[in-house]
Amino acid sequence: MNKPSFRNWQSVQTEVLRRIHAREWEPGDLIPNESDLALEFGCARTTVNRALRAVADSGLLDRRRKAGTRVAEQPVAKATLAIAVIRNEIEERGQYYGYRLITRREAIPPLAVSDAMKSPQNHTLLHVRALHLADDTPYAFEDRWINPKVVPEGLAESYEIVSANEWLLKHAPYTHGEIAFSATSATSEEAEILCCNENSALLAIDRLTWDGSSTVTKVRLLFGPRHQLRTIL
Amino acid sequence: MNKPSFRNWQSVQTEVLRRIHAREWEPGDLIPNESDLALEFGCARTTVNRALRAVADSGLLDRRRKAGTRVAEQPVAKATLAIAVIRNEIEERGQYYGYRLITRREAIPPLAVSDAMKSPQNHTLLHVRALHLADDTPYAFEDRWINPKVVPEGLAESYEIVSANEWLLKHAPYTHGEIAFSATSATSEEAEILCCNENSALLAIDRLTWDGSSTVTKVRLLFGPRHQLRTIL
DNA sequence: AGTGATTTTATGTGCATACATAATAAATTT
DNA sequence: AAATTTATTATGTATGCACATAAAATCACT
Repeated sequence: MNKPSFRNWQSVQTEVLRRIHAREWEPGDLIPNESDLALEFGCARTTVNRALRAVADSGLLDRRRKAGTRVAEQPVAKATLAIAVIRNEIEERGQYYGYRLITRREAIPPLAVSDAMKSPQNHTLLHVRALHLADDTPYAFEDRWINPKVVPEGLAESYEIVSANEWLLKHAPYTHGEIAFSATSATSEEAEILCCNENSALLAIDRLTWDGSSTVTKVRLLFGPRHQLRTIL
Repeated sequence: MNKPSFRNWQSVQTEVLRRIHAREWEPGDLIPNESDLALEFGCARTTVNRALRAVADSGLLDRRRKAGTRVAEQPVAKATLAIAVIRNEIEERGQYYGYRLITRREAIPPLAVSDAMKSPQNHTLLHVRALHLADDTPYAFEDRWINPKVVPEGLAESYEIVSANEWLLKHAPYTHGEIAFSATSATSEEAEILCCNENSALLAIDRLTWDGSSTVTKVRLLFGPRHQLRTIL
């Protein structure tokens, strides 16, 4: 009947998670405050704080000053998707990475693009389209618009060897961005590029990247059929 | 020429981010160690540590003991998707939530399902199919298998009023899970349920949930055409 | 009763210090 | 030269303490 001691925040976290999973603390319950837990666990309040903060970050606890800490009623699962450079993504799967530039030109973008990028309607942008391959089979089609006002050095690049995906990440700083996942039917052109049937369902990732108040780049990545983005919860 | 002081970890974080964005610290660069930064910022090392840890969590810094902290070469963007209960998701958009149970029966699942759930092949599971609606239009089709060995109370539920999505989250604890995003073409049945054209490209979320070593539930959520999952980076 | 000021309380954070740990670099041995 | 041991160093974390801050609860006053 020895009370176990919890010397580090990870073990406190584990115990807290155990209690939540075992329903010792049920959804909606107010759990004891940090000082009491520290006393019970035989550690400093700081340590309990660290552990509770970690659990709260994962969405299983709701914490509010003075109100205390309670078990989340409906834990919002937070799926964290790691969006890496496509070359790394492929190489990490143990596959051979291939790259092919399709087109590269300066052009006035369609309204949808200039709007999204908050760029003047008749302003020329750099338009790069390319294909990423894994073991010589089409993996993802990249359709990208780059704002030369923000990344003038981008105009000097051919993107024939290094993809815009990779070049930009290395050379264009950004402060924030947004990303959207959706499904779309392959147009005949997309089908040809990705070597799939027309109207195949494709996973699309649209990303818009900002540096301060100006848009750096807007990209759509279309993945081949049956492509999955996976993560653990 | 006063040296600004950084009294809290957030301001240190902001300054660190600024230096990275401004390329004062370039990708791959080793940054000064915590003690030096603490000295420079006029705060405790603990505070610098907290700030650097936060930045490292976001993927912009790589930290290794003894080796030091360096700016990530290719920052892996971490898109965090909040997967909430569908009802909340819809209500938070300010829409009216509707729910309709389609079928509910105990059945032997197809091989693909029993395999994924690591359930014996001829073992009966609870199969629930339902439709979630937003403002009376189909929003997501839920196709779920529940393991009654793990959640026996689940057999007593009708799922006519409360969706399995919501009921399970409230009543079935889980330790971990995996989630996959993909695109799929609507079958004729799915098209009918979701009121869309056959072969429409649909976004699919597949989730597999575990409690310890047993599978709690496996669910596929099919969203209506043009549905987007968005998040900020 | 209603309104506003005040107290209380739980979390949030900063700091100095100490020690733990991982990984590298240096020294030593084989 | 290779292998092993030892020292060094940067990050990782535990602790006690102090104070900050948000929000609930209470009290005071009209």
